[in-house]
Amino acid sequence: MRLSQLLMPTLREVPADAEIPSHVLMLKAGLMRKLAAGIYVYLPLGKRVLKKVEEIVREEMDREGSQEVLMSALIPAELFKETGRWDVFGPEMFKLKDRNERDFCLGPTHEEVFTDLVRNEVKSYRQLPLILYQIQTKFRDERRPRFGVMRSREFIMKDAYSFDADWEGLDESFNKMYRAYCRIFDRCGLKYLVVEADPGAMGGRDSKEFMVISSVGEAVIAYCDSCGYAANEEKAECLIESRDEEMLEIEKVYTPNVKTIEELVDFLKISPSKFVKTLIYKAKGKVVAALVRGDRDINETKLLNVLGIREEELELADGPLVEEVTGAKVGFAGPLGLKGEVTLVVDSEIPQLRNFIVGANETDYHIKNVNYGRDFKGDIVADIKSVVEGDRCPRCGAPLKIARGIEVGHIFKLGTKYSEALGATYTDEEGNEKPIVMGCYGIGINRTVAAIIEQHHDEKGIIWPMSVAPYHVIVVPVNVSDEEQKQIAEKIYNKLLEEKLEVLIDDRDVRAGVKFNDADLIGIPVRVTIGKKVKEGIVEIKLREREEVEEVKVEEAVRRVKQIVEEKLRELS
RNA sequence: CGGGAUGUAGCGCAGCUGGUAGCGCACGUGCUUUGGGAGCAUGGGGUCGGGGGUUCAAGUCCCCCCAUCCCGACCA
Repeated sequence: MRLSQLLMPTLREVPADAEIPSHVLMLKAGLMRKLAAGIYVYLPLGKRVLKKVEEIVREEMDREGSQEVLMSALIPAELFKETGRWDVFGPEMFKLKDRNERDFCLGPTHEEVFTDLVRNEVKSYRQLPLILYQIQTKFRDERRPRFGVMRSREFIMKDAYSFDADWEGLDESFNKMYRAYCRIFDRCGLKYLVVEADPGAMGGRDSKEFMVISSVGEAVIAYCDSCGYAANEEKAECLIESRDEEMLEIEKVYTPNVKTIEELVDFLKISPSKFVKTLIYKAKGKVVAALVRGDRDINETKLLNVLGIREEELELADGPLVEEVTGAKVGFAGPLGLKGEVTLVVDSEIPQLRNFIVGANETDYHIKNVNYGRDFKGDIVADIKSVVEGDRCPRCGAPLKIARGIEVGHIFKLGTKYSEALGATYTDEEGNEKPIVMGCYGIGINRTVAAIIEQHHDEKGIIWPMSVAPYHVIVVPVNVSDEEQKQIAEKIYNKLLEEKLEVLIDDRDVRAGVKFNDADLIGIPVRVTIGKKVKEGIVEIKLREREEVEEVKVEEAVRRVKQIVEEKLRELS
C-alpha cells in the first residue's frame, strides 16, 4: 500500500479528549476516530489490526474444535424476557421498537440467542458436546464510557458458549477454552495473568479473567510471584496470622471525641492493627454490623456474597441508624452490646487476634483487651476483607503483590441457568431428558488491541508485535525527488509484495523527518530506509523496537527483511 | 447517577474591565529546500456548542439546555 493513497490521518498534536496512552495513540496514529462518546469508527490501519486479532482468535478457537457462527445483533425482547434479563439489564441495554411497536434490543451479550438456537437444533446426547462462537459487535449503554476503546458503548466481542451433557463435559470444554485463550493472548504479545474472579450477580462458577497488567487497568488484582496464585480484588484471599498472646482483662477506656481509627492511633499510641472496626450496614432492610481489623478495608463484594444479597440491597447505615443501634454517637460502634436485631459478620481474621480495641457503643468510650469467643461471638465468620500488598499468599505464604489489570478475556461455567430457563434439553442414552450444561467465554477484541498498545509503546508511538501489526514493513525512500532512491525503493517494495509480506511504501513527497515520525508513530515493526547510501548500493533496515540500524546491500534487503518478519512471526505463533 | 472541568477554523489553543475574532500547525498556490514534523511569499477557511435574556453593542455578563472529558458510583 502506498502512503500517498492510504487514509492515515496522523495527528501532530495530542488530542485533547484522550488521556491514556492507547487512546491517545489510536487517535494520533489514525487508527480510529470518535463518532460519539464511547463510539468509534475504525480507519484502514485500525481495521487491519482488529482483523489480525480476530484472525488469531479464530485460529485458536477453531483449533479447539469450536465452530464459528453469526447471531444477529438485533434481538427480539421475548428471548430476554424468558430469562428475566430484559429487566435485569435495565438502562444498560439499548432498547428499541420496530414499526409495529414490538420490543427489540441491540445485543449486549448472547447467552439467550445461542441457547435458543441450541434448544431448537440439538436434541440428543449424540450432538454434544458443542462449542459455538461468534465475533460480533455488542452494545451496552455504559453509564460512563471511558478511556477510549477500553470501555465503550459499542465494541467487538468474541463470545463463545459451550454445550455439554454433564459437568464433566463442561470441565473439558472449559479447559479447551482456557488453553485457547492462553495461546491467543500469547500470540498477541501480551503479558497477562489469569485471575480468579467473582462470578457476579449472574451466577456461574470457576470464573477466570484474563488480565493484562497495566497501570490504566480498571481492575485491581492480587498475585503471587512464587506460586502463581492470582485473583481479582473481589475474590483475593490471604493467610491469617495468628497471635498467641495471653488474654487480658477487659477494660473500658475514656476516649473523648476520638472517633476514627487514625485519631485512636494518635490518642492511644497503638498500631491500627490492634483495633477492630465495626461498620454498620443496612442490608435488605436488616441491620448488619461488619467487623474487620482496624488497618483493613471491608470488601463489599465479599460481604454481599456472604449475606447472599445483591449490590443495590446493601448500603452503609446513616448517622441516626448507627446511633439507634449503638446507643452512641457515630464513631464508637463495637460488637459488644448492640441493640436490637443486628447480624454480626466477623472477618475470619478476628478470632485469631488477641486483646484488641473496639468501640464501646457508648459515646467517648472504647474497650481494650477484647477477645473473640470470650467476649462476643459473630453470627457469621467469613472472609470479608480486602487484601493489601504484602499480605501472605493463601496458597504458599509468600507476600502478595497488587497490580491493576485490563480484563481482556473472561471464561466461566454457567451450568444450567440458561438451558433451564429456556428449555434447552437433550435426551441421554437412557432416554431421559436433561438440561444442557453450559459455559461462557468472552474476549473483548477492541480492548485487546488497546491493551496491546498499552504494553507496546514508547514516547514516539506504537510498537506493534509482528503478529498484529497492520503491516510488517514500511519502505521509506528518504527523498522521492531523487530518482535513484525512488526506483530502488519501488523495486524493494514490489519484491517484498511478491514475497507475500504486508508492506507499505512512503512515496509521499514530504521531508524525511515526517516519514520517520509517522513510521514510528504507527509502529510498523520493520523499516527499510533508502537514502543517500543507495549510491553505494546500501540501504538501512531498522526495527521499531530497537535503536540500531543495520546496513545491507540492496540485493540482500528483501531476503533480510523476510527473514526478520518470519522470525518475529514464529516467536508469536 | 453525584462531583469537577471544558466547548472559539481540520487539530492544539489565546481572546482581560463587553466595542463586531486571532495565533501555531494543517490545507491551496508559487519559488527554494530535501536523513528526524523545512523557509519565504501568498490565499482560503468561523452559525465563537444551542436557545433565551441584559445592553446602543455579547465569544465575553445572566438563565436554561446540549455535548465532551476527568474523579466517584456502577459494570450481568
